[in-house]
Amino acid sequence: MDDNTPRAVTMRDVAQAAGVSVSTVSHVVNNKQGARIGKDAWERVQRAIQELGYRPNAMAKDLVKGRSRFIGLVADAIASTPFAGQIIRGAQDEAWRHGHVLLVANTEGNDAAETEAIAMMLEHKVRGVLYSTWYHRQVELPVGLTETDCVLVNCFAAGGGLPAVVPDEVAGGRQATRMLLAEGHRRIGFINTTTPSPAQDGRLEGYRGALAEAGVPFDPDLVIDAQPDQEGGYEAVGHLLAQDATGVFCHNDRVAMGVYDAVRERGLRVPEDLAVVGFDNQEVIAAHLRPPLSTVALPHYELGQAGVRVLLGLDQPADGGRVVVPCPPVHRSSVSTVAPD
Amino acid sequence: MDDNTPRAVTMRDVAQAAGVSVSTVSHVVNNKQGARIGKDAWERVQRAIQELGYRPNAMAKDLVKGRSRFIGLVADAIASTPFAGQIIRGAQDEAWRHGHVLLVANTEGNDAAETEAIAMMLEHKVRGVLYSTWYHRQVELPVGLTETDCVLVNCFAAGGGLPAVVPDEVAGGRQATRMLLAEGHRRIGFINTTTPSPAQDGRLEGYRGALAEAGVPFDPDLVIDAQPDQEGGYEAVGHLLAQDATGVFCHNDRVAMGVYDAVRERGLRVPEDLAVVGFDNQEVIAAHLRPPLSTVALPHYELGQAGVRVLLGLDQPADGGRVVVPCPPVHRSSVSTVAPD
DNA sequence: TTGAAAGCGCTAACAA
DNA sequence: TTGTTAGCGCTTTCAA
Repeated sequence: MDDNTPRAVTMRDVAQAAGVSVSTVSHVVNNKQGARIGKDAWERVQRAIQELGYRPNAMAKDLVKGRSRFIGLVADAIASTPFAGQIIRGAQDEAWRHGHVLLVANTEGNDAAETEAIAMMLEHKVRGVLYSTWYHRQVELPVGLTETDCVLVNCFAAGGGLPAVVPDEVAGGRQATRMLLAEGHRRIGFINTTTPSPAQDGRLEGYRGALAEAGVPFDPDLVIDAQPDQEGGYEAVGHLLAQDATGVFCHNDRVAMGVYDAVRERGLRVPEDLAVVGFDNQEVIAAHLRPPLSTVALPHYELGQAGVRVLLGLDQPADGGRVVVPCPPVHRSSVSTVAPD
Repeated sequence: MDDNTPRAVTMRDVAQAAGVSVSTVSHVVNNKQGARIGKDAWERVQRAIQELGYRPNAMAKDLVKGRSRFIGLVADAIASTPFAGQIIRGAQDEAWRHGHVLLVANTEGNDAAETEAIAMMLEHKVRGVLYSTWYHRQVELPVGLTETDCVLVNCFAAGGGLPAVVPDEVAGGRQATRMLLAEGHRRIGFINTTTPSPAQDGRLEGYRGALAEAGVPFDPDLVIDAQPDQEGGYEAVGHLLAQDATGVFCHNDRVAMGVYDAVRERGLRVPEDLAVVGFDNQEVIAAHLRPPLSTVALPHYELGQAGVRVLLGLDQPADGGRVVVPCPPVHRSSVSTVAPD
């Protein structure tokens, strides 16, 4: 664009215009406690700032203070899902609240991009970096990350060591199952994923826990592993119906979407013939299925938030270095016909 | 976290360790052309850099060079949709390619947040800012934005003046309609949105254009305005079927999703009984509906990319200050049963 | 209540 | 081929 950069107005310009020294300007700009500035000088400075349209130079400020107010956030999938977006939003809101700004880098899982992103952050002397993934999993730590404070968000590292903020899969699975139990269901199917992951283990554990809690015996025939998407859900329904399931807990909302299709195709209805609850609370899907899907939310926003809190030392991870964030149930209309189950 | 910041290693430390001056170090670090450094000194510097784990300080560098390598991106909805995510990704990739880094701020449409975000960017002396919205519309320019170079992404301002990068709604509408025309359809419904917007006008214009092009008379009864979501699509189907429509172009993918539901409920099938094409190419929906939805893609990634290109002066907007980005058709299986229409 | 001056980590003349 | 030096815009003692 236009390159006639008219040299930004600096503190010196303001000082000159106000007829004071730069240190005086500095004091009023930062509203310094210690130094008491005369009302008169103060006003002249303010006026000069207005008139010249002065903006402090954050880089110069950070340079002298020896630390920046940046927090790096490297994400593996800003694009593919709305999930990363929520993490970013949570992180940003919280960072902002504490006077920090987010430097985000999307790596799409690409190692080179990751290394470059981290180098960039290190060179900007970030306060620390949040390393996040769009689905909960174990990660290999990129080198370079050891050079600064780092907290893992929605993932965790092999050796432990690094603080990690993750969703509570177990409690989430329990919540989902309880929603069905509460409506009187006893034959509750669980379409789990075929992908080994904390979600696979945790949600199953939660499912079993809720069943046990309600005195319902666990029946392995009611648990079926399927591809974690529409196809998987669609195909699992036959089996579950043959097992006399009256309700089903789906590994995620997309699976639930497939279940809806299969149910409809059989001339049956949700929730009358089969009650269903999902997982993730993926807005575009869950809220707009017919009927709207009851589900359990993956707390991405809160994950991002918690990430910066522990990075900034505002929250302490418990022993084990894990901060576990709850997955709240979201009641809509796929479990019971009476408005929000 | 740990606060025993061991004072970062600086260029001076490296110089000392290598037994040379800082300027020598500067030269090798930046691989300066002009200055010829002795092989010996060069190696000693490299070694010192390795051993000390030196990282240049980007802030100091930018400070002396008088300009940062930041590009600001303010978005109104990182969260609600995957759309903003794509814009960010496109912008970031392109910025990165030219040695710039993105400073992103999510404002959720909140004015105060917007002002604060822009102030922050200005203080970081960004090279310029990209102001983007998640759906194509006219915007009021926040004050402050005039203090720096700015390009609008997926939106445009009242007065003109600012360069804007927007999707080609008209060509997109034409593409969508052509997909149906190509399969021999002549009675083609169009479920448009009730919301006044460039999308509403543009897509209709494209629809009419394609019809004219194919010699099919325009029938107002085939165009119906509906709420741009599942509900709207669901409810519009009855009318369209009564008009003997054999194909329908939906204002967006969510509307198409509602159309699917209504069609299924009548015991009919897509595409045999009603061919449908959407708009947006919202991955979670379009790719996973049954059958997968043929649609026209909103080029968010390219919008972000183009945004930084014009900001950096790499691309020149045509007269009128608009850069119009094409919306490519995405062929799946909702228009024709023979694999990808 | 205000100002002078040193210095944050780096680049870029200019000297040597 | 390498070093010296003067800033970049700001904060912060320390003096006045």
